[in-house]
Amino acid sequence: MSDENLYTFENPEYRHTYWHSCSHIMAQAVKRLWPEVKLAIGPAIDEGWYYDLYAPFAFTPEHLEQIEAEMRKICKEKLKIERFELPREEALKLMADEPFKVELINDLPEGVTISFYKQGEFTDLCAGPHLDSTGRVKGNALKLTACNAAYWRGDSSRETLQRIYGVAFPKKEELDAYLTRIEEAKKRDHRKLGKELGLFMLRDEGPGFPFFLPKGMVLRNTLLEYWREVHKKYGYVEISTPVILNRKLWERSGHWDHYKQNMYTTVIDDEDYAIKPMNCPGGMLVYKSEPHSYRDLPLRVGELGLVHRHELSGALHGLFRVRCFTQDDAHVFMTREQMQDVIQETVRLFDEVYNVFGLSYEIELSTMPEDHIGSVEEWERNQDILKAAITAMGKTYTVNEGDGAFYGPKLDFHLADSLGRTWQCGTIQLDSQLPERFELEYTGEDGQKHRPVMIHRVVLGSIERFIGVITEHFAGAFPTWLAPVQVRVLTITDRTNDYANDLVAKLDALGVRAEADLRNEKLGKKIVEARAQKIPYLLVAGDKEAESGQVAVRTLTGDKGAMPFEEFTEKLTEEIKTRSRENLI
RNA sequence: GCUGCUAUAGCUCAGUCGGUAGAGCGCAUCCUUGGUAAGGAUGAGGUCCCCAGUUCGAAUCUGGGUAGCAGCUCCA
Repeated sequence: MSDENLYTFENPEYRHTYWHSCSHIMAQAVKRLWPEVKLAIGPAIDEGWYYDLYAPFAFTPEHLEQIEAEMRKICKEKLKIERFELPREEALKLMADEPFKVELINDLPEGVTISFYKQGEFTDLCAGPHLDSTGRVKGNALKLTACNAAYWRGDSSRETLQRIYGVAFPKKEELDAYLTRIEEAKKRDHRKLGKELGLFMLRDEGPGFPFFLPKGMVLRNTLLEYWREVHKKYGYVEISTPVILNRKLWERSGHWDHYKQNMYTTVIDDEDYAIKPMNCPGGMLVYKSEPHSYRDLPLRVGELGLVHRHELSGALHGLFRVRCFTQDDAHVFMTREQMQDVIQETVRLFDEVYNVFGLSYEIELSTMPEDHIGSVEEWERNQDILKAAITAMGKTYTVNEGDGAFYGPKLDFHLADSLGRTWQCGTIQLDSQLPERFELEYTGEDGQKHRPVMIHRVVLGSIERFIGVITEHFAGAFPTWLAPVQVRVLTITDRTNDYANDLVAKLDALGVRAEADLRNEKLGKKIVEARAQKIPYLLVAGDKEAESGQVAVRTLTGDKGAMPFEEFTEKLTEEIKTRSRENLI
């Protein structure tokens, strides 16, 4: 990169530095307005920056406007930003009035350089780097976007701070474009679209327990039909295990000790039961129900299992975070030698499925958490196998330290929606603990009993979350194969009602989800309403078409003109059969 | 769970100073039979989230719940 390009906003490092300096300017503005406010931390993030503050009052939108105005002033003042270093004792003295900074300094390891950045009257503890002057920041292209709560050091037992978020660009037009994009994102929020399209609903009577409505059910069933098809192809069988099972089972699996705070429990005839938060223990019982040979392995057992987890009320979020959901779960039992192959086969299955929806993903490897079962050596061995399997496939991953399930390390697949926000959907969890706890066995080539290992895996993750993700990804305009209503036939006068009904009957016979709009309304109005429902194909059936056996086709992109009905159905059924994301007409 | 904000018709939202409510869309009925992004008229819909309190009087003020939103924490 040339020196010139080094200082452009396209360079992520420069962008980061720019935003980081913005966070200092914001902190300076806050200190000028309210000197009693204490500073915590203020890093740059993916889009902008935030600063965590401790204030004796709650920041309001009016406060944010005041801060913005003061920030603009600081930019105009073109204050020189200078770095300096201090020994620990002097650093503590300098920050004596800032308790959070004092804590940070005290926690810095011995021998580390303690650096500060100074601009005008304002000095902040900071590793840098920074711009050389507050004048580099374009005052009219910055905006404080939100103010929210955050725990000091992310610890819910510590102080609650106020986090002010901001974003800035070198040009006003870029800021406006960013704000427009955020507005667009809100329009495709699955909670809004789910209501508008009649997919699902949530009620006070069951917070976090979604109701699926008729249209959402069509979508869901179509999705599951595809899921069953692809899993059959990959050699899976399907089972179903009970939702309520005895406490003894959960004690054996470790869930009673390690997951109880999230489990719904009940007492029946003086016996404790739990509503399953995971499907695995039931799957273990199925495995144990008959003897297995090494010839059966890998044994791929799928289950669309309804699980309940008592999530914190504040964590609930539409279909993305609910308290009951259906996992497209599967357990694959295998020998140790088969582990790598099975993991790679599973990743190939994931690729195939995600590709149908045009979703890309990022892989995260989650390692041993503090609360875990099994030895450290076993964990490390399993983590290495996961790494080796995906590395051999040419895939990259990031590591999420200490975020594994209590029984094993996992690969999480985060899907990006069309706006680049990511959601964890797929996961592959390697587990040698449950087979141990449940004493699973298979008979080897040598006639001896051996212990299998297993993976737990979901592709879609939860059906509910996945439907939320694709609703946003497609902005409600699902590919035709998934659309709850695929074709709507529109009449212009009641003279063609019979023709329209006849078309619907023919489409129905072809397995196409079609309906007729015979209402006494103008064509324009029927189109507006059908578009709002994101129905992929509209067929105008007026006198002309009825006479010639044609249909005038309109898609969401516009009028496609008239064509013979048979020509339309031929292309349509091809589009549906191939699960195309593009219109073939 | 924590911090802040919010809750009015099926939906989206007005409602000033405390005097028991309004619009648009949708829905129903009627008129209109109209060719590619909203034809017209009339009408029916409300325990103003719930429970207390203040007040002659509460959608409005106060307190407590519940749910939602943003974020943190947690997670599929």
